[in-house]
Amino acid sequence: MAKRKKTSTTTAAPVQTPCTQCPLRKLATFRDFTAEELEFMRTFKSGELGLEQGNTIFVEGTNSPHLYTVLSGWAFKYKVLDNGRRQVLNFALPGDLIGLQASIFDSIGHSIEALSDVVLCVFPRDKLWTLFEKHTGLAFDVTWLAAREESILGEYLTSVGQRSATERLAFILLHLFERAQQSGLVRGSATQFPFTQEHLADAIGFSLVHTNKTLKQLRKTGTFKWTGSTFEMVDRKKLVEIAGYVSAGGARRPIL
Amino acid sequence: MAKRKKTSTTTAAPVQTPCTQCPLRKLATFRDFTAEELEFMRTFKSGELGLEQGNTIFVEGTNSPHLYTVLSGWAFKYKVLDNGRRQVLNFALPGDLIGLQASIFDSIGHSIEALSDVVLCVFPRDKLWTLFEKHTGLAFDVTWLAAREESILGEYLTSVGQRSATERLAFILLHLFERAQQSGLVRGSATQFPFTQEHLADAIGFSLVHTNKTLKQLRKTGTFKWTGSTFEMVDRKKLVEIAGYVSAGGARRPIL
DNA sequence: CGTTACCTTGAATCTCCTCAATACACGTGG
DNA sequence: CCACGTGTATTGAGGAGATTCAAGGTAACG
Repeated sequence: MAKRKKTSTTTAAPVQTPCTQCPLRKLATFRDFTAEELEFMRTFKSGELGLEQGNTIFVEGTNSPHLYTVLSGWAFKYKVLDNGRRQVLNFALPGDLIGLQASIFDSIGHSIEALSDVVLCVFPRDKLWTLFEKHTGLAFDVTWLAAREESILGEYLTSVGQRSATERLAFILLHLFERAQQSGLVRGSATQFPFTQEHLADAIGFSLVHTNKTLKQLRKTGTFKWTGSTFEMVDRKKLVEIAGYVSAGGARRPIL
Repeated sequence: MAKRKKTSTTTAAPVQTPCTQCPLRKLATFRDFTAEELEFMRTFKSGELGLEQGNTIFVEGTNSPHLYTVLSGWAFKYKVLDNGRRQVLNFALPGDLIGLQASIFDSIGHSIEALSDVVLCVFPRDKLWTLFEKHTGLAFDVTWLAAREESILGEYLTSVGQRSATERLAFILLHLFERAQQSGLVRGSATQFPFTQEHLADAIGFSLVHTNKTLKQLRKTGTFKWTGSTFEMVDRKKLVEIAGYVSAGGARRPIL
């Protein structure tokens, strides 16, 4: 990685999208809530937080009175070592839970930054216990999401530990496209990718230069088009072959 | 990695260590149970499973009617790619939960194998829902364990993605020693390490040869002694410096 | 138009991998 | 008791793959 920029903080509004009209719940990937659950979520959600691209949402090692979900936009989780190198652990898309570690442990193990402008739903950490106590289904969802995070990290780790440059890059592109699909961000076969090559490089464990050269090779396969911030999947099947295997991914049953 | 061996299966006894006398609960790293929780665990636990070293406990992509915790011995979680390469994701020590993904999703994302002879506590998957419904504290524990797994994987990923060979090796040795301590396996400053250099190599993402050469260098620092299966920590502080940073780790509140 | 962020490319160097061979401990069968 | 097979550890040599350094190039923004 290289030098990091700092951007101006832009917080935002207190009340807006009622859970009853949450746009995400319409998506096929999300399970239905019962009336009771929906009512609880309405009271659980304490507000919304809007942040501009580049803002830090969590800092590794700190705590927070809040728990968030992503309502719109992208974020990414990362760690920075003493030597300045950065590892991107995972990305957070609409419907994803953010900051669970901070709520469950005394501190969170990674930093989180807004990759694009984002809107987060805010939940008070205090009430997480109530959720577990009174709403078994939602408690199970939280555990589901934690287990899913574990699952994704396992795939990333396997990728970084055992795959070639081309495979890794193909894998992460497939993975990100798939997650964009699950969050309803793909129209036709294209979506917006709000990250730079450097983000990708830090996620797959290569230098920016090598990532760029590998990307050049990969473009020649004609399996996708990626210009500016628009990514278009052209031949998914072939890209899967290049990556070497298909990720599970699967449906989800989130908290919202 | 290289060729893998297959060993004879050896299952075992139905009833043995009552939860009320679980040896692990005495350890400082484990929280106390309430009387109700202890009583529930007693009924939740349906038996024990003894397996010899080398046996497979879970196969990636499959399901299981059971959920396990490790009562004694070591296991490891891994993925194998089409090209035959293996990534070790994490290790499981006494007190660790095994197979949660299989209980929560339709299938588990990694295989698990006994690193030494192990004894597992067996829990029926069916009753996991009851646990969530009736015992908020235990449900929280399960989520805690899932989040901890995520945390560890994040550290491994960062290590594999961003650290040098020496740092990675120092890190994994420190990490494993610390986990052995938390599980009460360290006497004085020494413990048994039931894995081979190949296991380590597959965990840190290097070839066996390079891991061996790096280990040779690292031995020269005199920070530890590792002969046969006995690992002795000599200068932890110095080893931490070599690794480049200290992992969180911390206490735990597990289910047993 | 000058600055900034990001992308692209070439060249030299170094890290890590593969291949290959040897060594040692242990268990088995003759 | 020794020959042999197997699993693990060790070491050297040569080459593939990644890194770093260094320079442009381009598009967006004020």
